[in-house]
Amino acid sequence: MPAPIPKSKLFDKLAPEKKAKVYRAALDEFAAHGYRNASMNQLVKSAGISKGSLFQYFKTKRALFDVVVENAVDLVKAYLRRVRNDTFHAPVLKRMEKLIRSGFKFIDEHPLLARIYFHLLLSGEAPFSTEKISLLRMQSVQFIADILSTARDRGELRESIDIEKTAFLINSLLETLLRSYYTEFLASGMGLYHGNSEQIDEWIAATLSLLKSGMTSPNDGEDNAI
Amino acid sequence: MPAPIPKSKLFDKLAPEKKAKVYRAALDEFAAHGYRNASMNQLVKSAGISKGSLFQYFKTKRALFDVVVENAVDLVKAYLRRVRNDTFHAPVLKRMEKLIRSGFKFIDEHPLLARIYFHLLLSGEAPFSTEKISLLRMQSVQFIADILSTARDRGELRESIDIEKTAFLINSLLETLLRSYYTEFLASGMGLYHGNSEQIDEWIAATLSLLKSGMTSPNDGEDNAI
DNA sequence: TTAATATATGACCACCCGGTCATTTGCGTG
DNA sequence: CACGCAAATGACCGGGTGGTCATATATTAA
Repeated sequence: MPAPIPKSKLFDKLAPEKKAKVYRAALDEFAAHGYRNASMNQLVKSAGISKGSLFQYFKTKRALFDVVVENAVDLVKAYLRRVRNDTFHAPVLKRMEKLIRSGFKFIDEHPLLARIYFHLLLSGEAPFSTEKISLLRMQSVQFIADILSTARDRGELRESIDIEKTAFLINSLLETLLRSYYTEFLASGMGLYHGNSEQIDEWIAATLSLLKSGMTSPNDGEDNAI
Repeated sequence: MPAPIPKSKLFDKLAPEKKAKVYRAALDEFAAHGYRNASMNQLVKSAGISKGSLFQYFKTKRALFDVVVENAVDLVKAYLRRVRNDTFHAPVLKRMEKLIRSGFKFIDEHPLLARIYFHLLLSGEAPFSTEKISLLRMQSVQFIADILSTARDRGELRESIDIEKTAFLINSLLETLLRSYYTEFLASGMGLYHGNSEQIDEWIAATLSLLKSGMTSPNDGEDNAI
């Protein structure tokens, strides 16, 4: 279940514990500093191997990072797949709740990968093709859009909903919640950062309630938006 | 109205055009690369001055950045103040709309400052006290919370709304919209990046509609959230 | 045991960084 | 013109980067 990664034949032949130490050091370094500011020298030091060896396992810093990211992406996909399958017949809000909870669970179980994944998504760091990152992001938006689409067919949604845009907005809420869960300064003092399960429940409730009914009082007739 | 910045006595005494060239170069560099990866060497080259001079104007890279950020923050505050004053008596959704439009306007009028401001907010880059950034962010959330609070007193909101959390969520939507407006890969193909005013209107409408009434159909009785 | 091969190593490379400072330049004044 | 001072300059510093490669060390085969 921890299960490191292939893609480097030499690296794969390593003794498992050495392999794990190197992989762990890479996770630590990238999670702490992102791609650009991660240091191969530091990584080598904390892995306890020589620089020459590391560059025999991975030709470039980028190649190592790609392997790590590929792992993270695969894991995220697995979490999403599970949500899709487990909740297919549930009402849309329940599905959203499961999606959010799945995100928190992912962070709890893979905090370093989560940092790396979200950093990649948010940073816009130079050496990554916009296409690749864009694809990554749209994949998550599309996942939400599919759920919304299904819900509309079931008559659960307002007719006037713009599914694509709404999915994008919901995705942004999701990303913010998750990011705040593992990042200190984002929602300081609001109980989201490393929050206990009670606090998290409150946040999920507030989010779902906003998604469900919006914020205005029911009898607020005027339609003066735009 | 362009109005550069004080804080460095030597820099202030410069001939206005030279001053402007240096300031502009700083904006370009920080906007393109953020704080950490901005290069003073590059800055100096594009400003057409010597490195020694730059470091006489500003003791450190950080001091220069602080001046730039201070400017950006002051400008943002001015935009927010204007929204608050101009819309005080408007209904809450109208106020939200004005807030969003004001954000787009800020980006149109100060694209480089916008990049720097949002980069600072999002990056979590090392050399900035979490407190300072956190304050910056909470100030924007608090602005929204104030509007919500006023609206609740006027009976515009559902009773069950959690104002603090909702303000935080709305702020996250706002940040995403604005970020996608000036960042290519965030909402690729959805018409938000450098969108024309018609596309922007659609996004604002979708956002306000979600905020107003949520996404579920009115007669979806079951309350199975959480 | 010896020879051949696969892996590990860290000194080294070119290049970049933020920052310094002895020196030169330009200018206002007597 | 000559002086003195403020401002401009860029070579230079220590330290960091990703990446290389000749050499040393294990491992395996004969």
